[in-house]
Amino acid sequence: MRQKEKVTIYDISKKLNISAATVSRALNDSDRVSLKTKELVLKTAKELNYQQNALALALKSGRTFNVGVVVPYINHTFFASVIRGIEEELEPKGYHVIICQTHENVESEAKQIKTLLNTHIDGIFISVSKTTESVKHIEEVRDEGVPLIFFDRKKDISGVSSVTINDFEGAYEATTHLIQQGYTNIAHIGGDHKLEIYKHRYDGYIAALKAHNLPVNDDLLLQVNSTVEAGIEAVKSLLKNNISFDAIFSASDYVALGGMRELRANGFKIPEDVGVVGFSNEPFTKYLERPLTTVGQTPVLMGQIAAQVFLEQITDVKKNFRVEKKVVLSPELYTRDTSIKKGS
Amino acid sequence: MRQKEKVTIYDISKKLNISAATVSRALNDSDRVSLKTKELVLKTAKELNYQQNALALALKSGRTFNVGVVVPYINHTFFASVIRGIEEELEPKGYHVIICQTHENVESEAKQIKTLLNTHIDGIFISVSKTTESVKHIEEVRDEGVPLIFFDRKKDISGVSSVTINDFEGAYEATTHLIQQGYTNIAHIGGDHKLEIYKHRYDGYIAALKAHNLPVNDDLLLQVNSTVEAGIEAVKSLLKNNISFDAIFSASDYVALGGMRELRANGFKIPEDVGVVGFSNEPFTKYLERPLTTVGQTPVLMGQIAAQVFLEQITDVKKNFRVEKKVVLSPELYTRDTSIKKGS
DNA sequence: ACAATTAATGTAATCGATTGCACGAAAATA
DNA sequence: TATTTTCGTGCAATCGATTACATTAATTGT
Repeated sequence: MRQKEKVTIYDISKKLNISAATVSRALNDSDRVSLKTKELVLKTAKELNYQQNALALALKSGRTFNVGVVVPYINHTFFASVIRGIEEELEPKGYHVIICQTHENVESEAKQIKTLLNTHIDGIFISVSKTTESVKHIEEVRDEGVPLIFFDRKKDISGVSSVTINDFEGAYEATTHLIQQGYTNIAHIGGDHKLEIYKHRYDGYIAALKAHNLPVNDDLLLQVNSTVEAGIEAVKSLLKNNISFDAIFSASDYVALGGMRELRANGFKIPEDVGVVGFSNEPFTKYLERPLTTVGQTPVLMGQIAAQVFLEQITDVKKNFRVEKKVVLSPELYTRDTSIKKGS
Repeated sequence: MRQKEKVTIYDISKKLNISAATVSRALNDSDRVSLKTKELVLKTAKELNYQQNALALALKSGRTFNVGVVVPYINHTFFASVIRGIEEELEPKGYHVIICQTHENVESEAKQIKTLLNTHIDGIFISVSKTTESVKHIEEVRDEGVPLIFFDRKKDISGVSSVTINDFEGAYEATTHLIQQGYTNIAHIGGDHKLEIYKHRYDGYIAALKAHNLPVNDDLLLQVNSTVEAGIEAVKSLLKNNISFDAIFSASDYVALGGMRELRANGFKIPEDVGVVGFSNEPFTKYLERPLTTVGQTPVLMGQIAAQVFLEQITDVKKNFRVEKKVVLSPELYTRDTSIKKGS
């Protein structure tokens, strides 16, 4: 069970009594090698089952054909799907995807990036953690000349590209939809505004209310974590404080789910008494007995586009310039049972 | 925005007027360097912000500190969670995880493995695709001396370790639970027996029936893909053929979900008229209005253990022997609403 | 005081592939 | 025929770190 001895260009060169340089050139289809030797080399390479040593190549060329993806959690459907999109786009070009998770922790994020740089990856895709405020570790990547692309959760850093969805638009559409269904007293359970996405969703909600001449009521505005439990607590606090509302626009499907639990536990009917809209189109939302209306983010597409931006960027680098590209995808409202008053 | 010039041991050696060899030894804390120079080197290394070039090291040592994980789909919660487990265990030891997906396609699987080998990873974790029959590409890994570990979906190959769950036990428990709840006419909607896991679940189901002196009725046995749609179709065909049953044990949560949809559409009450148990404990199962009873597989733990087996294996290799280790985890039955007759 | 150790460092090969430069032979040109 | 191109190859350096072996200097023992 010992290691199979790897075949190198030297083995080929010895067998054919030519220099390794010629073998290398032949394998790279250089026009400075005669057709005869080329064929001979290719034939022997196949015979000996020669495999190019990626490490030696990487050491020489500086390119590893590895890219890093940094996300808060890899087993969240959204991120796993983005990764899949990136992988689908880059794999055919010979790249490998190295994944890292930060558990929403900046220090971990900084460390992951550092080791990624050390591994000589050709680029980094990142969705920043909730706790990320300082961006020193990210600027470092840019300053080392390694392509960096933000997706979904970004920070504003000059010279860095990003692929996001239009959270404002998604929130605006979702809220407008509720208004059109006849709901007038719409609560918004959002997330921490330190993350741009939650700020934008909040802004979209406010804009929709104003556009329809509805008042903004501060009592109806909450900020919570993205969990089922937080959703339960949020609705509990609304009910406890006797705040009346006839709909909820949540910035998270999990929060929406928890909220619905608590509403039903208190005898409210959905969507008759209270309409609910979530955000993210998590897989479970459509499997609920009463499928949840939610805003979809096309994560696989997001990954694919991020990968394309990366590929553009590395060709740009060769031409010695770098463009900052900001791609904003359109979200899509999935209108389902929890927000249709007239019933299914 | 040009590349920052990387600091090498030669830069340090020049600055201190010593040889690169000494610098290398100092950095590796060799006892053949004087304390003075050691301190000097360490200090200058910090000053110049020296980072070891992982590529050069890998080329020399043959170890890359990268491992590959091959799964059918990375955005399936189960696989994403296993990957997370592997990552959590190996990241602190300096390893990076490279992920690949096969889309349930053997050719893709073989290709992924080939490129992984070429990237000189230190080990491979794999859950084989549904279509995998020939195992040549897997034996090749073993023959190259690269540690390979199966998880969940394995093949029987001598000299290869695996971490799986006891599917037989899970199915046996699930079926027994249904019997104890008073169901006597239990259908089993399983999967293709080419995958061991489905065969074992089937076996567990049969064993439980026999243990309780219940007859095995071939009409109640189906094999379908693991999708919601397939579940709908499966129940449709049972109803169409007028086959009577009072419970379903499904080898897939998705199939169970589809089945329940179709049952309700035909006026059956769950769990009163028909009890249902799924398999996998997909996140959505507990969020259903009527949470689904299912068999949990502890995927994160599975990943962690697979990683541990890998770590043991590479130390074994140093000692020049290789043990084939088969770890079998115990599944856990999550008893929820869809199988409790007396109701909550 | 001189040989024998020991300690600290340097030299150079190695891992595998690439590539600028040089060299000889054949072909084209004068 | 003499001279210049062109073509195909080989040599050797390079990427950065490691390490067996050689070498020098310092220390010990007798």
